[in-house]
Amino acid sequence: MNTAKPRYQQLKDLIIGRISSGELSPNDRVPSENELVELMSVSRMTANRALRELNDEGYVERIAGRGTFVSDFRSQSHLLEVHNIADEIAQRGHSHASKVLRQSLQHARGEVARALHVEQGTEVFHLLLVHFENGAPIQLEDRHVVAGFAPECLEQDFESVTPSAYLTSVAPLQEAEQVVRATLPNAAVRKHLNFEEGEASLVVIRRTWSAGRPVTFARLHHPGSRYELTGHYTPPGTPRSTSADVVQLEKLRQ
Amino acid sequence: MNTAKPRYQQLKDLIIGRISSGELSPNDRVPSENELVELMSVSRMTANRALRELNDEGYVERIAGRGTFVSDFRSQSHLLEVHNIADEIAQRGHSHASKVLRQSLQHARGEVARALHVEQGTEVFHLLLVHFENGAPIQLEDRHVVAGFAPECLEQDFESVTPSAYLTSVAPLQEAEQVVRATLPNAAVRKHLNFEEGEASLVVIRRTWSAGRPVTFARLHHPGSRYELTGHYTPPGTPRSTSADVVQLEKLRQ
DNA sequence: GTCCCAAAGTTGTATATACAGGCTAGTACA
DNA sequence: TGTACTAGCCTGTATATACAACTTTGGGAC
Repeated sequence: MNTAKPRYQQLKDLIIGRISSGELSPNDRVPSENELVELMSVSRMTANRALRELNDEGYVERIAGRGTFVSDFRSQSHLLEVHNIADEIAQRGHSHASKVLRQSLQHARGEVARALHVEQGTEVFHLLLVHFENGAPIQLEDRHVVAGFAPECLEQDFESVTPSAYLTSVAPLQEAEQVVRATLPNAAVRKHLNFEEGEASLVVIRRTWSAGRPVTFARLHHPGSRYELTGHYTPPGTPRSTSADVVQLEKLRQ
Repeated sequence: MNTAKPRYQQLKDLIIGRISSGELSPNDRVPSENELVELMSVSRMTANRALRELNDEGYVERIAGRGTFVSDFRSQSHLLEVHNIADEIAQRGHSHASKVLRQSLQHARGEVARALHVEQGTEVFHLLLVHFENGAPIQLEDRHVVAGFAPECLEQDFESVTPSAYLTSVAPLQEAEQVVRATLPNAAVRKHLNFEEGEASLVVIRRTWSAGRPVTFARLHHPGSRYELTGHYTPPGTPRSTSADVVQLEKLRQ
C-alpha cells in the first residue's frame, strides 16, 4: 500500500510541519518557489502547486512581487487552544493577565449539579477569575469543576496557568458543548468587567466531557462592545477544513 | 480595472453556471479534460486545474479512469438548514411565518460595500424581514445581496420561501463566515422584535461566498431572552464531523 | 539631493509534453 | 460460452518553458 505521497504533498507537509513546530512563526517568510526548486529539487510548477494550495487552505498568504508568508489565522487552530483565553490573547500579540477572585470547594446546587450530572450537594471546585487583555478586563470566568478530575485544584496558581489549560492537561477533552447568549449583566459582572452603562454581555456557557463524564461547567462573560465570536465554515469537499470550521474567539478590531 | 479573468476561472464559471442553471444535474458527466482542450482551446493542464479546483470545492467528483461528475449537494443540507430559520423552526415542531418589510434595489455604501467586495454605490438588493415562531417575533433579518447572483430578487415572494433558501438555490454555497455579537438593540430592532425594556440582542452577522465571490451579507437580530446559539464539538479523531461542529441556532428550552 | 527608471526577484498564469495508474468495453482465444 | 487480455480513454502527477504583472531596490540622470 505504500505508494509514496506526491511531491507537492511532501512539500506541503514539510511547510506545515515547520509552522506547527514553531520553526516558522506568523508573518515569517516561507521559501519562495525558486528557492524550493533549488532546495528540494522539484520543478517550479510543483512548488507553485504546494504553495498555492497552502494559500487556499489558509496556512500562508501569498503576495505577488513580495513573497509567501505564514498566515496568523491558522496557527491557533486547535480546539483546545480556543478554550484558553491566554493563548488567544497572546496570539493577538497582546498581554494577558488574570486575577483569581475565588478558589474554593463548594456543594453543587441547582443548575451546576444538573450540568455536571452530580447529586445535589456533591463537592465541586468553584473558580472565579477575571482575565485582562492589555490591562482591560475582557472575560469573567465562573467555573465549576468535578472534584474527582482535578483533586489538586485548590493548590494551582491559576494566575500563571489558566484553568482551561490546567484542566485539559489533567482531563483530556473528549467532547464539548457550548451555548452563546446575549444578556444584560448583573451588578457583579458589570463591576468586574468595567461595563459601560447599558452595555450588553456576551456569555459563553461551556461544558466539557472527559472519559464519558462531565468535567467542568463554565460561564464566560464578555463585554459586548469589545468582544465577538467568529466562525468560519467551508462545506465538505474543501481540503483540510478541520480547523477552519472551529468557532474561535476573536477580539473586535479597533 | 477590467482585467480578464484567468482562463481556468472562466472554465470553472462556465461549469458552475451549467450546474446552477440545471443544465447539468447531479451525477451527470462533466466534459473531460481532453474534451475541454478541444472545445475551449486550452491546454490540458489548464482544464485540469479548473476541474481539480471544482473538485476541491465540492462541485464535482473526479474518478480516475472514469471521468468527472457533478456531485449532489445533499451533503450541504446541514448547513442549509442552519441558514434557514423556517426549517429550524419547523424542526422544533413550531409554526413559522414571516413578514417582508422591505425588498428593494439600493446602492451599497460603507460596511455593506466592503463586506460584499463591491465598489461604493454598486446596486445591491436590500431585504428586511421579521420571522415569527408560533406568532412571536424571533428574528429580524437585514440582508444585502449582490445583484448579479440573484437578478430575480425583487420578484420573489420571501414570505413563502425564505431568502436563505432562495439564495442557496441560485448560488451554491462555497464558504460562510459568521460573527456573533451581543448588543443593545436600537429602536427599530426593539420595535420589530417586541423587546422588553433593557433586553439585549444577539446578533449574527453572516457572509457567504459562491464561485469565489461574496454573495450576501446578513445581520440577524434575535431577542436575547428567547434565543441562544448552541454548538457541539467532537475533537478530531471521532467520526467525520461535518454537521457536528456547525454552530446552529436553537431556541432556549423551556 | 531628488526623481525616474531599469533590474532583479517574486507570484500568477498558460502551454506542451511525458509517464503512471485506474477503468471499461470489446476483441481474441480457448 | 466464457475468460483473459488489450486498446483506448480517463485522471493524477511532474517537468520545462514562457510571458505577464507586481514589488523592491539601487543606480543613474538631472
